[in-house]
Amino acid sequence: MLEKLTKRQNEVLREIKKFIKKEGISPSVRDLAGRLGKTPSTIHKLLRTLQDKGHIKLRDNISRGIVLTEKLSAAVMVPIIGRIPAGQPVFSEELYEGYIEVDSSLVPRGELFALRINGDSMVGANILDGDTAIIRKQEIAESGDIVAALVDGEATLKRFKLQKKKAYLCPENDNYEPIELTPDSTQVDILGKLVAVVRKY
Amino acid sequence: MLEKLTKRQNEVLREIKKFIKKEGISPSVRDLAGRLGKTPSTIHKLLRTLQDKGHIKLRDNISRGIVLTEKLSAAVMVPIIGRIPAGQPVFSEELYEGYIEVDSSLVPRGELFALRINGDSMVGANILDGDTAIIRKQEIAESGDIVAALVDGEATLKRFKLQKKKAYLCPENDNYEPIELTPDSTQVDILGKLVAVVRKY
DNA sequence: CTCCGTTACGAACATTTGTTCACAAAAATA
DNA sequence: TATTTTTGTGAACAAATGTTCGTAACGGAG
Repeated sequence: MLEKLTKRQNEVLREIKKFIKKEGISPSVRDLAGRLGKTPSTIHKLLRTLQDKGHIKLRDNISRGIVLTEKLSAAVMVPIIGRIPAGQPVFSEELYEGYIEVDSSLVPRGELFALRINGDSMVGANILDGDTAIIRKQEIAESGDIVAALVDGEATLKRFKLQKKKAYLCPENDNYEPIELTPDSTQVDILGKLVAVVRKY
Repeated sequence: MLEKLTKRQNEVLREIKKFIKKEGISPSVRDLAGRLGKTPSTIHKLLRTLQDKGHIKLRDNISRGIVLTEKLSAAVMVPIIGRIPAGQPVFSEELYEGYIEVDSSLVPRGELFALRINGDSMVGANILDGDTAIIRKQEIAESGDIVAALVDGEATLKRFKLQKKKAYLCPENDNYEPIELTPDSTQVDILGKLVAVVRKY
């Protein structure tokens, strides 16, 4: 991944990033040539090697066709899922209430979605009403994981526990009762595992 | 701000966004013309009106010179401040440990910075060790606010309280003692107010 | 109905821009 | 030192691209 660069190559790469940040579009070969005091052909060759080393992607014969391999932005767009209807397709785009951007260092790879926390059933785990939970989609969970589950057509957060060969979904609040998971429970679906929480004050 | 668009204009704008998302660079007039089954001149005029209405910015005579006014990304880069030395300049770039991107809907306008929570002094407010706190820089606070303060050269989170004309910085944990703020306390500095919390599991 | 903004075409023009080629100096490497 | 890689030039070509102009159909507002 990402071969090392020479001084000049780095200079060009930095200039590309600077240009995009400032202008909002990619630079042309001549833009770079002008800024770095070089000729188009020199820059052109440098861009090729930058591409060979994996730092940029060049669209052949297309103006301003430089695309950065590593995004300038380190954020991930996570769709926020609103109410979930009784039907089957839980993850259709139509259900998206919008997107929240989350720093990529906060979340693992995989399919992600976000849920708005409704109620105080998880205060024991320091998750509050109004928080936004980032979930990684997965059907299986380990004991102790906090998971998002579809219970009676509503998406909620619960702690998943295995005890005496029985599986439970436990709220972290003494005012609520755990739900036992039977092998044939059609009313309950595990949607994913909690990977991050975001709270706004 | 942002005048209303006709059906066609919206179509063009959506196509621009789609293109940028997919290709990483702005579309040319002819790219759009091809996708929408129109001629370059038609698209060209539509782009002008889109510019007039404030949705895009056109770089004259520059290839792929379409720049979106509203960023596709709704994230804000917030610098994470690491250890704070005894010296004065608390907010110099040298102290930045990195950046975290936060959805713009989560934070207000103003200067922001982030602190990594160290210890359990705020568990009572459901803020845990390892959480990242997003702070808006400000010197004054209202009673009840959770603030970031520089206490003995260390940045910590505390709840600010006014009682009987005295000011306190209170941990939300019975194992810790409140700190009284005297008018001439040089050891204590309020850095800002808590606006969001991010937790990684 | 008339006026006007919008949408539309097609052709032509002027720039911008990617790309190539031959050649060479400078720097790193063996 | 010999060899390879990197960096560099200048000119020229071909393609991509923004832009303009004249013309016209369509639909809503008055």
